[in-house]
Amino acid sequence: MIHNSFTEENYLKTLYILSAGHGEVNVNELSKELGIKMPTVTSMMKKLAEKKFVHYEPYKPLRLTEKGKKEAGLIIRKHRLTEMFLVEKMNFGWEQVHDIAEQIEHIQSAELFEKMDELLGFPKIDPHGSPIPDRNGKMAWRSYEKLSECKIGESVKLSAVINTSSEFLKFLNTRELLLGTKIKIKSIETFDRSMVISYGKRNSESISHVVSERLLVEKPA
Amino acid sequence: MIHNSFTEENYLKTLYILSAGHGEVNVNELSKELGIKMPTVTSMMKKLAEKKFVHYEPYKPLRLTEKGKKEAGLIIRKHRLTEMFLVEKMNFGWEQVHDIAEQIEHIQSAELFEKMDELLGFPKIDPHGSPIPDRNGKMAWRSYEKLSECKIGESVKLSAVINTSSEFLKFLNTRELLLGTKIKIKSIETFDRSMVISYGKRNSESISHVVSERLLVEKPA
DNA sequence: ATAAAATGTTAGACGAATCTAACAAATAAA
DNA sequence: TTTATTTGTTAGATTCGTCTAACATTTTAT
Repeated sequence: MIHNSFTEENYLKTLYILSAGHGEVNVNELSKELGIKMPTVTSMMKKLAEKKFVHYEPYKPLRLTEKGKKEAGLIIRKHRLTEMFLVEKMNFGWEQVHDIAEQIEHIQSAELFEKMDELLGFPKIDPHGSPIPDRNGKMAWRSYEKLSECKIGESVKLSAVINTSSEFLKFLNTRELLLGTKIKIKSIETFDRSMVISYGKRNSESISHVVSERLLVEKPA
Repeated sequence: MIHNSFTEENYLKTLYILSAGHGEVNVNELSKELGIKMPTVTSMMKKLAEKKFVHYEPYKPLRLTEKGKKEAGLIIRKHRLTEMFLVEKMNFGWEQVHDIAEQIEHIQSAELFEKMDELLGFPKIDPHGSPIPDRNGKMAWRSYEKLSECKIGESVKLSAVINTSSEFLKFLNTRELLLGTKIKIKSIETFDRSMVISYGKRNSESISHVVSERLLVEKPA
C-alpha cells in the first residue's frame, strides 16, 4: 500500500468535494478552490490520471475514477473523524477544528483513525453535520435542503452547515445557532432575501441570504 | 511566527537528540541518523545556519544555537506530548506510538498541544520515561544510569528506555519489563556481559548487554 | 456568425530537497 | 611522517510542485 503525497491527497479530496452531485469538475474551479494556478492543476491531473485516480481528457471536465473516489473518501473520512474527535474528546469548539483536521487527515496510520472511530462510538456525521465515509471511503449522502429554499411558516431542524470556516461558525455561535436547533421561518424579504426566523429563546433573528444558503435543514418527518 | 518546513524540523530535532551531552554533532552522524547523504546534510546546515538555528563552520562539528535548541525542544515537546496522549487517552501501547508521533509532531497548532497537555494534567515525562520539554522548549534532563553499568546485588527502578523502536518495546512487553519495575541484579556474565535479574514474579530472567544498555534506571534515594 | 471572453494547455523556469561523482581536509595507521 | 582512511565539501543532475508567458480551444455575447 504505497502512499500518495500530501499534495496529491489535497487534489483528490477537493476534487471529491467539488464533484458532489454532477460528478464533474472544471480545471478552473479546482484551480480556484485550491488556490493553485491552472497549468499546475492540469499537470497534476495528468499525473493523477496516470495513477488511475482521475479520468482526464484535454478540454473535458475532470471526473474521479472509482479508485479516486475511494481514495478521496478515505481522506475525508480521516478529516471528519478527526474533527469529531477534537470536538467530542478534546473539548474544541466546532469553529476550531477545521484547520487542525486539514493537517491530521494526512497522517499515515490506519490505527490512529480506527481508534478515534472506536472511542467516538462509530459516529456517522461530523460536528458540522457532514457524513463520515465508511472504511471503504463510501459516503452516505444526505438529502438536506438549504434553509434559503424554505418557505414562510415552515418549521425545520438545522442539520448541517456548508461552510466550515472559523468566521462563519463563530458567527453562528454568537446567534446560538447549533446543530439540532428547531427553526421557524417568520418572514422573507424579497429585495435581499434575508429571513426573519425564530428558534430557542430568540423570537425574531434576521439572517442574510448568504447565511441561510449555508444552513442545511431537515423537515420533520 | 513564520514556520519551518517538515524537513527542517526533522534536522533540528535529530540535531538536538544527537547533541545531548557534548553538544556537538558531526555531519556524518547526522547523515546516518537521518538516512540522508552527507552533501545534502551539508547544504541543509548552511540553510539552517542562515536562519540562525545552527553554528556552522566548514569541517567543524555542528552546534545548535540557542534559537535552534528552543525550536528543536518545542518539536520534541510536541512529539512526547503526542506519545503520552496516545498512550493515556487513546489506549495505544507504548510500542505503537513512536511512528504516529513522528508525524503529528509537525502539526502546526499550538492549541492542539496545549489541549493535550491540559487533558494529560501537564505530564513531565513521556511513556518511555523521557522528559517533556516545557513551553519554552527547555528540557529537564534527568540523570539516570544504564542498567548495564550497575553492579551485582544492586536494586534499581526501571525509569526510562533509550530505544523507542516498536521491536524493542514489544520485547520488553513479553518480559513484563514496564517503567517503574523494581529490578535486582543477581549476576553478570563476564564473556558477553549478559545479566540475570529478578523483578516482579520473575526470579531469574537473563537479558543481553544490548538490552541492559538501553534500560535507564534510578537507584532508590 | 463573428468577435470577445473565459477556460485550458504547452513550454520553460524556479526553489526545495534529494542524489552521485569528484575533490579536499582531517584523522588514524603504518 | 608519509600514507591510507574517514569525513566533509563542491559541482552538477533529478524530481516534485509550483509559477508566468504564450498559445489553443470552447463558450458567450453581440
